This record gives sequence, C-alpha cells and structure tokens, in this order.
Amino acid sequence: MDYIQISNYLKAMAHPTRLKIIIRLSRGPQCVNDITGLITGRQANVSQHLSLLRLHGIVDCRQNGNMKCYFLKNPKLIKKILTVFQ
Amino acid sequence: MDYIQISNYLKAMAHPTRLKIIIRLSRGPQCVNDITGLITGRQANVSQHLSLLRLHGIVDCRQNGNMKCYFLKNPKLIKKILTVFQ
DNA sequence: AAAGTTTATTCGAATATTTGAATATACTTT
DNA sequence: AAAGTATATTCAAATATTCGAATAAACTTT
Repeated sequence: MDYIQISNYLKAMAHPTRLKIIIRLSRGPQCVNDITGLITGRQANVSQHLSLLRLHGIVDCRQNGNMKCYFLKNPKLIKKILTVFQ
Repeated sequence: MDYIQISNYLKAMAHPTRLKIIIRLSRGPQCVNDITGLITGRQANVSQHLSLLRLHGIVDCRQNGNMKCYFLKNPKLIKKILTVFQ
C-alpha cells in the first residue's frame, strides 16, 4: 500500500459518522437499522456512508433475510488503528 | 480521545501531501525546504499543510537559524499507525 | 398482490477543503 | 542597510464532500 492508497483509506475512516460506524462494527456485525440507531441522522445518509466504506474496502455486507448485515472486512487492521488512540 | 477527536486527527493525516510529509518525518526531523523537495507543489502550499498538521498536534517545529525544523509530536503513535498498513 | 419493512440511489444545495497567486515576515550574509 | 534565503499568511477560485429530500428497490408478511 503506497501513501496514496493509505491516505484514501484514512480519509474514508476520517468522518465522525463513519468512524462511529467503524467503532461499532469493531465489536461485531450490525444491520443498517441498528447502525442508524447510533447516528443522529437519517437512514439514507447512513446508507451513503456505508456504501462509501464498502467502496473503500473497509466494510462488506451480506444479505440476511430482509436486512443487510455489515461487518469489517479487515477487523484486525481496524482494531490496531483504534487501539493506538486509547 | 473520543471518536470526534480521532476522526479529526485521521482527517488531518488523510491527505496525500500531508501523509507524505508525515511518512518523511517518521524517519527524522526535516526543514521546510527539504520537505518541499519531496512534494510536487509549491513551498507556500507545503507551509499550508505543515501549519494544518501543527494545528492538529501532529507535528511541531523549532527554529534553526534561518530554517524551521519540523518533527512529529508523537512519533510512536504515528509509527504504529503507519506499520499497520505494511 | 397489497402493504409493510429495510436498505439504496440520485440529485442538488450547502459546506468544506485545496490550491495558486501574491505578498509578507524573519533571519543571514554581504 | 540591502540583498538573499527560508518560511508563512491571506484571499479567492476551483474542487470535493456532505446532507436532506425524494424516491426506488428488494424482501416479507398478510
């Protein structure tokens, strides 16, 4: 990963709503509706952030009946970054 | 550090030019002129990025005669983040 | 199949970031 | 003190990001 890719990855993480989502997902998978509950914002906006996170390879999801379950694609990497800030 | 502060810190890092500067400074202090040499851009622009990095507590500097020497304020933290991406 | 849930997409306005240009400041040497 | 070198600041234009509003899509239950 070169510095351009790293900066893209960090930029995707570096939004308060997205980071909040990431922190939540670092404790386990969640569906969109539950994630929306954490955020002061609309479901559509949460979906926008989730699709950006997916585009950058930070999260992925699987259909689960009616719902979609999001999870971190590389939880180890994310957890390492988060623990640096504690 | 809460998620707002963390996202601000990550945002400050998450620009290709600034990350390049940070990576360079992780190997030791450098003056503005040397840093400018790394970047495809003007000295004034490098100064802009450096002052933003300083504002966010990522770097600091000391006057060194004619020149200003920039260095990472928390090199351990930065190095931990960078090694995650290798 | 109609109604209800859950999630995604598109678009435009508001906002934030980035950059170059111009110029200022500060220190050093002559 | 004038000229030279190194760095910083300000402003405006260009660009990118973010969010709400509207609505679409997909699945589930009735």
